[in-house]
Amino acid sequence: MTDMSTRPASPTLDEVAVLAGVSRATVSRVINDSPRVSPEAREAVQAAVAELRYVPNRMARSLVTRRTDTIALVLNEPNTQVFSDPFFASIVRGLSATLADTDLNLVLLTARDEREQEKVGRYARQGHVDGVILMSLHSQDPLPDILAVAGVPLVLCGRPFDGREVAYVDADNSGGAVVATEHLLGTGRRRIATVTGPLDMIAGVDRYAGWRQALTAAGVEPDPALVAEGDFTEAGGRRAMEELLARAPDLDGVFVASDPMAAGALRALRAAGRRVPEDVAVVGFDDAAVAETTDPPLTTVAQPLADMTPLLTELLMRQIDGVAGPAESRICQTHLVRRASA
Amino acid sequence: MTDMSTRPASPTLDEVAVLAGVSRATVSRVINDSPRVSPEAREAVQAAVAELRYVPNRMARSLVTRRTDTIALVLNEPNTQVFSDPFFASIVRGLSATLADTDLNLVLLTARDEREQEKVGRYARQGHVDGVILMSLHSQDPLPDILAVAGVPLVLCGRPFDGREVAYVDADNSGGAVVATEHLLGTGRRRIATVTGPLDMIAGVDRYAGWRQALTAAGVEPDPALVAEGDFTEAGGRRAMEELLARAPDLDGVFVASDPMAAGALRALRAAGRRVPEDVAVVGFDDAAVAETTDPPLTTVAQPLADMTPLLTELLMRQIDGVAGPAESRICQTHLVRRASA
DNA sequence: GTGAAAGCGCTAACAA
DNA sequence: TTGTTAGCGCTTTCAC
Repeated sequence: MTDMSTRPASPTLDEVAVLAGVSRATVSRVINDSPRVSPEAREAVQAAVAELRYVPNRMARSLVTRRTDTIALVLNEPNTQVFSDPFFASIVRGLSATLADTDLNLVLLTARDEREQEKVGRYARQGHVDGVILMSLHSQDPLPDILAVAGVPLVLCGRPFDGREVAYVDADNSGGAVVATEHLLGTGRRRIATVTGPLDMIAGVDRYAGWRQALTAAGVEPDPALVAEGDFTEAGGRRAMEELLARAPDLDGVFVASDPMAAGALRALRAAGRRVPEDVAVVGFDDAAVAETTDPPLTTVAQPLADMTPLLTELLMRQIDGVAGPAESRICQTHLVRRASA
Repeated sequence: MTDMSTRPASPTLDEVAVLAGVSRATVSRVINDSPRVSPEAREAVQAAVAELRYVPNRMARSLVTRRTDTIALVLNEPNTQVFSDPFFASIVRGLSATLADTDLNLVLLTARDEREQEKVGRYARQGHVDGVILMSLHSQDPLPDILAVAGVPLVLCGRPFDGREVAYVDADNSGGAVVATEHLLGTGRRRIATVTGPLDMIAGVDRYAGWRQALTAAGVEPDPALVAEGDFTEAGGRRAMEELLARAPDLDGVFVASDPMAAGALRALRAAGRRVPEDVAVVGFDDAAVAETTDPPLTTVAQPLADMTPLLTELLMRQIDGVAGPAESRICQTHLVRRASA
């Protein structure tokens, strides 16, 4: 077991400076794309950098600039199953795509219990990241407070449950549900059920609220028998739909609060011998805005992910740069997508 | 738009020292749990730390210690769908559980294309992390070379395709497949099929090899008609099983290379009117080693995740501490689990 | 356009 | 046990 603790010491700025025949300051200027460098000096430095395979030491740089050029996406969720949530995957993909052209790095942090939340909080406060995008899917979450106290720039992905003063970006969930329900109403349906999301998630609550709102506005009294709570999964959607069919066999339409659940609901409907959409019309809410979901409902409300991810980083950067107003937030419009086969 | 770029300047070690009436060095010692501090000094410092809400500046510390106390789990995978892979989720969960008791942080990095791989490589080389655990599920991956050249400690999660000199931890995939196939052989079956994983993933290749090996050892010639390639998903497993049933209706057993695929295979078998296990016996390979999978096969080979995650961090830490032999690797034993209903 | 010099906040000898 | 001192590698005034 030889002692290998002597890792190939990476070259420093000084060594580059010596090799290039200039001062440290000049090398630094070249590294940082300062315009105040002569072409000759620039070339000499670049050659030296290439020869030495020089990579700036981030710690040294961050110590003085107070920037790490990395932001964290924190996933605050006790359930490991979130990873399989298409919405989560889409956000990750969208964020890294947004940052691909920049020199910002994205790291994912997970926090499954209070200890891990503390750890994430510490990580952020210690200065590892410039800011945090937080996805906390369920109601209670201490992280916003931890980070706020520490003054770490923060944007929530999803409207917070309490009306707290914090920046966030969310889709217009209730608006989307209203549109979906109005679409069903517009085809003459009146016994419109809903398979809700989990009611301890804001997206579940808001979509349910939208369903109620649209019905009420149309003079239809929301019937508790027409409401079944799902869990955003296909299996849960199927179960909820079966429940609804047992409780209210006369339903003629259903707004399903997520696309996987809609796929499950469709299976339940077909298993029960109901025809779709002739007999029962289905509108789903597509978190991932993916067209090629397995067994999709005929019409869906698309989550505006393409709008959300750039906004998340933009709002965060504004805070980091210190040019953000208090708790600047945004709601992105959702829109109905009618499938060809509808 | 007021200028808020003046974030609440966090207190420094000096301020703590002044408040506690000691020197910086003493504060540093207390922070780092040095035993060479008097109880009184320790208390005074701790009080000051609490009062000032002092949090050490990681950049300054790392600059001198050359440690960041964070390791990265890099997910090198073009397909976003990996997130829904139970194996991946289990590894993440296992790693953060392993690190929960330590002061090491875990960050997830994703790399979907060459640009993102470069970015991840840069991130690591710049010194943001002490080491990298790399999950590269498909064959070609430039990251090991990038990191190796830069001297960044690296452990692969999964045996590399080429026989390269690099540390890795993997399950005994071929051994597990052998055990599974032998189990089927032991019940007197001879027409044993297999639903393989993707053959551009090492786990797929190794499990397929184990199936061949067990058959050959038992004097049974592997029949190409009894092989169908799946993609580790339930839908893929169902498709592959249907293919097998069409091609070789006389099969009397099947080794399915993942649990989700096994669930799909079971559905295909039932849809075809086959009885399980009387008619066709099924053994699945359970990557997540989760007992409560939907619709599980009767008998499974369990992936030894509980062994793998501690080993991954252990091997990585040994490299970081410079006490690792060249490319130290480990294979973890898999084992057959017979379900009660079997 | 370039260099000299002063730190950023911390740790780690080395003295005391 | 404690304090003093010298950096870690970089950016950034400020002179030149």
